Amino acid sequence: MAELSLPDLDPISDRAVFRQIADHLRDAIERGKLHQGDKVPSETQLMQHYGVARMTIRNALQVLQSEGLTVAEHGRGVFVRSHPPVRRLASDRFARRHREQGKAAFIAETEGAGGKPSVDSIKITEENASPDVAERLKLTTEDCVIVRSRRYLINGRPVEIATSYIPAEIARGTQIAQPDSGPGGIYRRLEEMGFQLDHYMEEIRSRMPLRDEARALKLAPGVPVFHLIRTAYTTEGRAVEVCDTVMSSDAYVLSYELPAR
Amino acid sequence: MAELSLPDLDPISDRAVFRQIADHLRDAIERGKLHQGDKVPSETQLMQHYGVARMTIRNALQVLQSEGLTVAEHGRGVFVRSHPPVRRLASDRFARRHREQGKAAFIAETEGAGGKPSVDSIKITEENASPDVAERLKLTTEDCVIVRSRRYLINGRPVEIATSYIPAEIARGTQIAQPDSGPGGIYRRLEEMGFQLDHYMEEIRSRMPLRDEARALKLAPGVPVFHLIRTAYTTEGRAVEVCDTVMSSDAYVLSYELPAR
DNA sequence: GAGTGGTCTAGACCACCCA
DNA sequence: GGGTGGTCTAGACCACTCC
Repeated sequence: MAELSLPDLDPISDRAVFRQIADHLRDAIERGKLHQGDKVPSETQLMQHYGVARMTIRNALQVLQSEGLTVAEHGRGVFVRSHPPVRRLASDRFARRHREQGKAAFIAETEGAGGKPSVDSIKITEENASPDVAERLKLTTEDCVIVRSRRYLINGRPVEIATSYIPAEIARGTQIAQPDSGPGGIYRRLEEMGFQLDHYMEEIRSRMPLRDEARALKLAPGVPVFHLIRTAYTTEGRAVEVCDTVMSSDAYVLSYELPAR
Repeated sequence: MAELSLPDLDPISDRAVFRQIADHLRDAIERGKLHQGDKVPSETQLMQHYGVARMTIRNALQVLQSEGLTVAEHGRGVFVRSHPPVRRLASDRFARRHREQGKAAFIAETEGAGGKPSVDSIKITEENASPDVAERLKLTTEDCVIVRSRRYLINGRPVEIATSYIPAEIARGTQIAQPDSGPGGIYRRLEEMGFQLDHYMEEIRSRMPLRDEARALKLAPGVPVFHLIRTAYTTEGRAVEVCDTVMSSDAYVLSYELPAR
């Protein structure tokens, strides 16, 4: 244990022993006695210090892990989670002027911030619209949509999985239905096709990841995701794309400007 | 067990037994064989079905709980989480026209949606600005701010804790420094004082709650929070308020409009 | 090989809920 | 009082990491 001094258990308290232990460790982290990346005392050390069974220690460590404060590394130890740099998304990120250089938003931004962007798992299909997508695009579930799904990575770390839905009537046979949607991305293609984009609506939820999402984003336990659904509207008010994206919450800060009018 | 049929364990698989069991139950939930509010088979039933020790079952249930899929109720059982109705926050929610009726945004909106809003734990202090708040308000940490903290509830359920910081130079001695900030809330007061509001910037993060936040919001395990920081700017570009709020993620859907320009 | 966390067993007693 | 989950013990064996 050496460096880190932990209090003893309070024999009076009716707070469960494993919670008391979790409290001590959480305190040490919040007070900065344990820093990002520091190793938490091993299970054996904690057992000896508190004089309790291993399961009790493991329960305590489990609490911290599900709070997103620590990560366990098999064979190495338990460490205070270190937070990787975040990507800040501004509310003008899809403004036209950012499309002109011929790069899709993600690529341009990531390079601008000195990171190495990549995209993989690109899959394109044509399907019937789901009820939710149909409603957002003002279609019926009889109508077909082009479905573009892909995963975004920064410096090899997956940060976002996204699925776009575009009415097949618009996109079928165009470059939008190709894996490489070309310079400027699909918003640029839509504008070339005469769909003048006016604004987007974004809906944001936060929740714990599903199993597949946790795997695709290589999420540590205790890391929630943003679930963002964006709909793109033309100047005529027509919805031409729905983009459903799931983002690692510790890779992003979203930022928006609101009118006070 | 009666209604719910669960698969057997795969003796070949090297996936841990408790994970296989968690997978089976997760599947049942995702496929709709278990609905919101349904009781998951008891630990005893699961032990018998799978022929494993109780800790193994508890580990499996723990996985689901930390994924936010279930909640355990002491003495009653484990239940599939039911999601309460959410409050949708539109990006024009702080527009001036919504302030004119004399109600603060939260009250007006909640009543509009047929809910019973309340506010408690109102505390007002005057403190030195923290480095973060100082930076956002373009003050120094020598400067003082009025700190208004409160908790918002809908139908008695806590959904949001908020802390506003207003430069003391502006707010000291005014109604903004009183527990009841008066009709229309502090944004209305600021405008009456000649600070014409122009726009707000909101920064959104998502993470697991700290211990105190989980308690104040009565969060079930496995429910993340939105952490939203809003700064209000006048037409002269001066930052006059920072509002730091933590919201239960299963009570809110945030919604924003972005320009395509 | 020594030390770490990962999984699992087989008990025990307690606190809570409901009939 | 019977069933439920909450806590805790005292072992066991395994897999991974690092020296």
